[in-house]
Amino acid sequence: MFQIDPLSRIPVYEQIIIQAENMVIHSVLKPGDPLPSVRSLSVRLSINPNTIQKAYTELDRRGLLVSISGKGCFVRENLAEFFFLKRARQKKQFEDLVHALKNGGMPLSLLEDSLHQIYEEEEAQAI
Amino acid sequence: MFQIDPLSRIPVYEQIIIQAENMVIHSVLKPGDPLPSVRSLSVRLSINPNTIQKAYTELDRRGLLVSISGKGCFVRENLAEFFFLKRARQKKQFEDLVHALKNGGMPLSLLEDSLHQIYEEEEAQAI
Amino acid sequence: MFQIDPLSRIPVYEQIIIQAENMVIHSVLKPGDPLPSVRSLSVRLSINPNTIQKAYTELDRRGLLVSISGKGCFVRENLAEFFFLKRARQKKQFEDLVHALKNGGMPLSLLEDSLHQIYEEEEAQAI
Amino acid sequence: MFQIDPLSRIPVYEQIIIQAENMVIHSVLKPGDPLPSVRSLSVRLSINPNTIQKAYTELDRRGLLVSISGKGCFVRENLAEFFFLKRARQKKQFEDLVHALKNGGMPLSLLEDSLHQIYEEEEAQAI
DNA sequence: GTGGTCTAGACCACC
DNA sequence: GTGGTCTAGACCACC
Repeated sequence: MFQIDPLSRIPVYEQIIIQAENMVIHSVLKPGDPLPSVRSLSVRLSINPNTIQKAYTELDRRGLLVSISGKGCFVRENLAEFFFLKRARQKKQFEDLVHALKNGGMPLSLLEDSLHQIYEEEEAQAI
Repeated sequence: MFQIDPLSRIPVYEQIIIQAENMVIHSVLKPGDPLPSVRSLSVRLSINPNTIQKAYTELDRRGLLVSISGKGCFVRENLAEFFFLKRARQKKQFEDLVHALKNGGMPLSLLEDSLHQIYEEEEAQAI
Repeated sequence: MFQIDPLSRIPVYEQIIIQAENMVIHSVLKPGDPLPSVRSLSVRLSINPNTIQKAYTELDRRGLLVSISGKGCFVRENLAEFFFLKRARQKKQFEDLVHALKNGGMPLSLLEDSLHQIYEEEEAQAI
Repeated sequence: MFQIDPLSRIPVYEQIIIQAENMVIHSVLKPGDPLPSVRSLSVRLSINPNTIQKAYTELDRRGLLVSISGKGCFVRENLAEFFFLKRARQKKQFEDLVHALKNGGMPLSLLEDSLHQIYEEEEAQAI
């Protein structure tokens, strides 16, 4: 649970966000579950507490968790808004790229093939 | 031909690269055509010559143009390698995003719908 | 580590590229190792930071290092692509020259002799 | 006889040198044969006479032709020195590259294969 | 005139 | 602190 690559091009706080989201999506973390405290996680990962705090604040804003003062952070009971917003963000990202590729001369058939090939792969890749 | 938005988040040299690529893709620039000289373009766009130079150097590297010292820059006669590499870059970009979206729980059908909708739009966007 | 000859006909940024590549090839620099920061190296070599930056950018592009904004530059963990591309570049260079020499009337046997003589020399040359 | 590509990366005067040398090597021009006059060639190729002169001067220096004042340029009767110097230049070029490739980790066997493959090709390439 | 290299130094985002 | 971008302007080789 939470493994950080300090040399990755992805900022540390984003790695935490991505991993927390994936754990919720794949039900490793369920509604109501507590997240590690900022302090304990910062010690365990040898990371500045501010970085953890930044990730948790963003996850709160995105509707994935609730931060209860003096108690800690917990996965939201009602994740509907989170999934709604996430899907919207993902779709916009996809549409922006497809517009760019179409404009760049990429034929539709190649994208369709790629899409199907990726979705037909077994979920072999770990997080 | 070449319009720069200095307030864009896209670096100026990338704007030049994108526009040059689009002009070649849409045959506004044809093989053998000269590009504006580094100096003349820098004056016209009020941009430092080094920035133009950086864009042209990258376009040379990508196989879109040949830069002949003392003569100028010209669209490559044989653009095969350019189109091959460009397609490979585009495909990798698409696959990386689709992997991420699949991993993030995005259903295939939504991506298919988006894809078809975008490719059925008339080419209304200008360069 | 990194010695520049400012009077050489080889551009400074290329000297840096060549030396970095050689240090990786001869395991003086190993995967994951940090390279000197742009600023520290520019001070030590009395060279403009832009020149170092240009070399590092090219080495990133060639797949020899990863440049992580705000962290530094590190030798790539997976150098497979770097070695693959390097070999391809080397081979093309060799073939182009041999074609020219053959065309210029050079007999095969002379090239074979040269080749073997050079490869039989002990590795006396230092980096 | 003499075809110039003004957009080539190879300077015009070098193109003339290369073509003149190849014509001698392949006996299109034989000892004693006259070369086109500077003026006639400059008109025919639409090139500055200085450029032609520069090429002829260099060919004289290399021992390929003799320039007889008031008469014109002719292929040298005794081409021994020319071929000796040319071979030396070629060999040095080859050795420098092979040293660099060896230093860059290129295995001998790959170079041997390339060499033989190129020399076994039929002379299909035109000048 | 042309592109190629380099310096000196600014400002940005990210940490 | 780090790398990434950009400006202003110099000097070079080649033509």
